Amino acid sequence: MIKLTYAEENYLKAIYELTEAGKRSTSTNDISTWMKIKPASVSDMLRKLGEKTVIDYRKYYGVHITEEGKKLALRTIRKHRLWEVFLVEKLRFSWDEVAEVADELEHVQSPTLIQRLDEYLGFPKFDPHGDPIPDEFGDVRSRPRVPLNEIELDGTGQIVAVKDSSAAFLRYLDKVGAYIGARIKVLEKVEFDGSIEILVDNKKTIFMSKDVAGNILVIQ
Amino acid sequence: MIKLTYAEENYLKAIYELTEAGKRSTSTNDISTWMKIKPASVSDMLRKLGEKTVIDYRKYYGVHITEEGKKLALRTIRKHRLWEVFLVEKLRFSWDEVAEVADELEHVQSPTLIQRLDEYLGFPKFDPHGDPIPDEFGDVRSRPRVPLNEIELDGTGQIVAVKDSSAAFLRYLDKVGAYIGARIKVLEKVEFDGSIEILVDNKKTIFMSKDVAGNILVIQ
DNA sequence: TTTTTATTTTAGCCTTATCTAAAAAGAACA
DNA sequence: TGTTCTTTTTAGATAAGGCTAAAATAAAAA
Repeated sequence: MIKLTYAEENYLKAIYELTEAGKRSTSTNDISTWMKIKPASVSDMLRKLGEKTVIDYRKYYGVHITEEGKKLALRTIRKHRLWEVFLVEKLRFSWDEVAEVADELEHVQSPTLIQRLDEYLGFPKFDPHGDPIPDEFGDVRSRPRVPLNEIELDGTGQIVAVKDSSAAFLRYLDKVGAYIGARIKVLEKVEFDGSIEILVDNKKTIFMSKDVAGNILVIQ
Repeated sequence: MIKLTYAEENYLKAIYELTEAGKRSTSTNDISTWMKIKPASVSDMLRKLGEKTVIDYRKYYGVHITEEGKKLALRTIRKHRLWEVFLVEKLRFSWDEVAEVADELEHVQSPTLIQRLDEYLGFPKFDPHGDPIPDEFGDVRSRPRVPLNEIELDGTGQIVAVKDSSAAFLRYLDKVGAYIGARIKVLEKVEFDGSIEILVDNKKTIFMSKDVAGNILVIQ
C-alpha cells in the first residue's frame, strides 16, 4: 500500500486538478505557480512522487498522473469536498471561507471518519462550489458543464460551479445574487462586448461582463 | 504571539496532562514514556519550549508549565475534547475509538471552526470520557473528582471520568455496564481485598476489584 | 544552424523532529 | 566521602521539505 505524506498528498491533489482541466499533463512551472512553491522544490518532489509510482515523470517533459495516483488524489479530493459541505451546511461557513480550513481537514487519516461524515451529511453529490464529490471508489458522477456565456439567448440552466474560485470572485457572486444552485435564464446577449443579462430564480435580473459569465459553469 | 508547531503542541499538551494530576512538575523520562518518544528527543524539545517561554526548564531538574503555556495547552485540549464530542454524538463513534482521530483534528488551525463547532454541539461542558471542556478563555469548571474506591459504604455519586483511558479499559467498562454519566451507589466494600459492589442507575449491580474502582472517578 | 531566452534540474544549505551512542549530572548507597 | 547506578543531556546522523544559486536542457529567435 502506498503511503503519502501530508506534502505529497498536496502535490498529488494539485497535479490532479491541473491535469483534469482537459490537459493530460502539467509542468513544473505550472505546479510551482499554483502551489506557490519554488520550481526547484517542485522538481525534487516530482522525483519522489515518480519513485512512488503515483505519477509518470520524465525529466524536462512534464508530469502525467498514473491510475494509482488518480485514485489517491480523488481520495483527498473526496475528503476535502465532504468537509466543505460540513462547514457550510452544519457550521454556517460561507462558501468562500471553506477552502483554507478544508485544506487542513482533508489530511486527517481515518477511513471511518470519512464514511461516517458522508453518511451524516446525507451522501451529498456536490460540494458548495458545485464540484462533484467522488464516491469511496473514486467514481465521479459529473454532468456536462458549460460556461454561462456560451448559453444561447433565452436558454436556461443551473449554476453548478465556478472556474475561478478565488475568495474575491466568490464574494462578488454572492453580492450580486448569483450562487451555486441558482436557476438562471439568459435574457439578453450584447453582441459587441459579449456581456449578458440573466434572470436568477425567476425574480432578479443581473447584468454581467463576458469575463464573469465565462467563469461561471452551468448545466442545462 | 507565540506560535507552536504541531509537535510542540503535542509536547505541551502532554506536559499539561502530566502536571495537572496533582504534581506541579514532570520529568524528561515521564514525558518520554507517555509520548513514546526517546528521552534524548524530549530533552531537545524541552530546550526549545523553554526558549519559547511556554515552560520553565532547568536542565536536570524537570519541567514546570508557565501561565502562557497553560493557556496554549488548554486551547489544544479544548479542541481535542470538542472534536471527541462531535465524533461520539454526531458520527456515532464509540467513546473508546475517538482519541486517535481527535489527536489529529485538534491541530487544525481555525478559531472560527472551533467556535462554530462548540455552538453546533450546544456548548458541551464535558467530553465523552467525562473530562471538562475548557471555555475559550481556558477556564475549566471542574468538580472535585474522587476515585470510586474511596467512596464510603452507601455513598452515592456519578461516574465522570477514568484515569486509565486505554481502549481496552473503556471497552471493559462499557461491557460491564459502567459508563460516563452513570449514577452509582456503593452497596458493599470488601475489607480484605478492597473490592466493591455498586448499584448502577438503581437497577444493575456490578462487582469490581479495587484496581478497577481506583481507575474510575466520580463526583458526589 | 547558431544564439538567446525560458524552463527545469542539480547542488548545497537550512529547519524541524526524530534517532543512537556517548558523556555528564544527579541520586543512592556502602 | 567515594563509588555505582539512573537519569538527563549532548553530539552527530537521518529524513522530509523548503530555499537560493548555478548548471543543464529545451524552446524560440535570429
